[in-house]
Amino acid sequence: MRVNSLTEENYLKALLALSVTSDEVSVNDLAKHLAIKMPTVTSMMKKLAAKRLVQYESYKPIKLTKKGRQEAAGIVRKHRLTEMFLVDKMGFGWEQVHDIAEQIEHIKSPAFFDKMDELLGFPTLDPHGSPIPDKTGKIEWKHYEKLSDCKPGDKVTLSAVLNSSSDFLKFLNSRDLKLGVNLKIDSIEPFDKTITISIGKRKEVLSNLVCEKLLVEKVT
Amino acid sequence: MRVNSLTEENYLKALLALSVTSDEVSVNDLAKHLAIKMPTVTSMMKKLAAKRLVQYESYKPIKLTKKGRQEAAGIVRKHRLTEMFLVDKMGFGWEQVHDIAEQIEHIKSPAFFDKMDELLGFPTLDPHGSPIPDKTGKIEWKHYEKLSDCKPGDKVTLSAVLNSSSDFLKFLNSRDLKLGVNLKIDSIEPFDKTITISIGKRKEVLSNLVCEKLLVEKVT
DNA sequence: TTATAAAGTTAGATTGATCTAACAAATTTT
DNA sequence: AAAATTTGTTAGATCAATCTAACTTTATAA
Repeated sequence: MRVNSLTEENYLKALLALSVTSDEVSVNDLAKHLAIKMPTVTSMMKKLAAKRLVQYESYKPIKLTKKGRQEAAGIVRKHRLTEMFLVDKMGFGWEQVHDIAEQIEHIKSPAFFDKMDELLGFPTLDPHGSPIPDKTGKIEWKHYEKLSDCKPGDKVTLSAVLNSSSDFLKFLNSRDLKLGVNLKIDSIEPFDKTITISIGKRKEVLSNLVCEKLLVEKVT
Repeated sequence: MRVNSLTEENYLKALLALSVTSDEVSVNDLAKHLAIKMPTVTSMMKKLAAKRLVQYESYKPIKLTKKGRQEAAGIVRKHRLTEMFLVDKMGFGWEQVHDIAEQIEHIKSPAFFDKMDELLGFPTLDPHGSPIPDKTGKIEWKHYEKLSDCKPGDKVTLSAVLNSSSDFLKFLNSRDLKLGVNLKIDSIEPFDKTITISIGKRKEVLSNLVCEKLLVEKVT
């Protein structure tokens, strides 16, 4: 009843990710997120419930317990510390690190991640602007806003991205969109919510799909 | 027929380790080395033979194929690069790195290990003095000798250790025995082959069990 | 050179993680 | 509120990796 399997860890992580909005997660959503079938989820929920990592009753939504949430946060902590290490200490681009961190997050060695943490100077944000959970499992998001929720005329700084996939980040790279750049919202197309922004003198047109993945802070 | 499971990788690594002496390995030895039962080995050998990673026929000893040997060397390469990285770039002691590397060696990301290699300046030896296999799978051991095979009066340099376990290396640490130290063999007890050595002015008594794990080079 | 011991294999069971097919409950639509 | 749809569960199968028990082959020793 002590260590969780790699598979169990992935369920916990998925549950945490899906809990951002509602804190209750459906079997269906979890199955889709993990690309597995619902019966597999049902049986795993029974196992995780027996380990007191989730709250689960037939036909009711799933909730992480405090213990489950902490274990999940521990994995996310390892993931984000790793991403930070790969970028800051090893020279990878932010678009290269997600898949590697996805594997390294399962390494069992507190000393390894403590050392990363120390070498990095105890960072609080990963290369994509997401908060690194602290050792107790607390995860503190800054008060960001989605670019898709901004108004024409707003001046903002790009502070985080909600998708760390290589493809998305390569797209941002191609437009020179990195964390910290300052943007001005020029106009929003009412029909499809496409946004035209200025970055210095350059103009870019970004689809709503993209803007929903970009978190910004207002600058005054 | 492309990727090997973690379990398969561990069989290949074990086969390579056991091949140092004879290049043919018995089911029994492999079972003992992996702390599993013989029938499990038999069935895995059938699988690895189907993947052309080993040569295997009933009641005959097991041999790695060229392909199997290369895959095994690839894992050892990842293991030893990792150990080197942990010591040289992250500040771990040589006694701390084996267990972490044992996990990281299974990470699937050529870029990750290439980056380590580059940051380390393409090292050829790991922190325990073992050669890092090159990318083609070649492993070149220097011409070392076991301390247990030396004669009284020999002056030698400690060049490698044949056991990377934390316990063994802590023992060496406690005696200030690191790679590169110069030793003189003072005497060998005929009864149990215990060796007395001088390190500068200090004297140490080392059991035969320990001396068999220490590889040295003669100094002239 | 036969008897005994050691090494190796086969057969069948177990466990974890997955699946499909069939059924049941809950929700949504008409 | 009945019908249709979606969601969730159960039952039973599969696959990988392991085990034990029983049997066979090979090696060793008397």
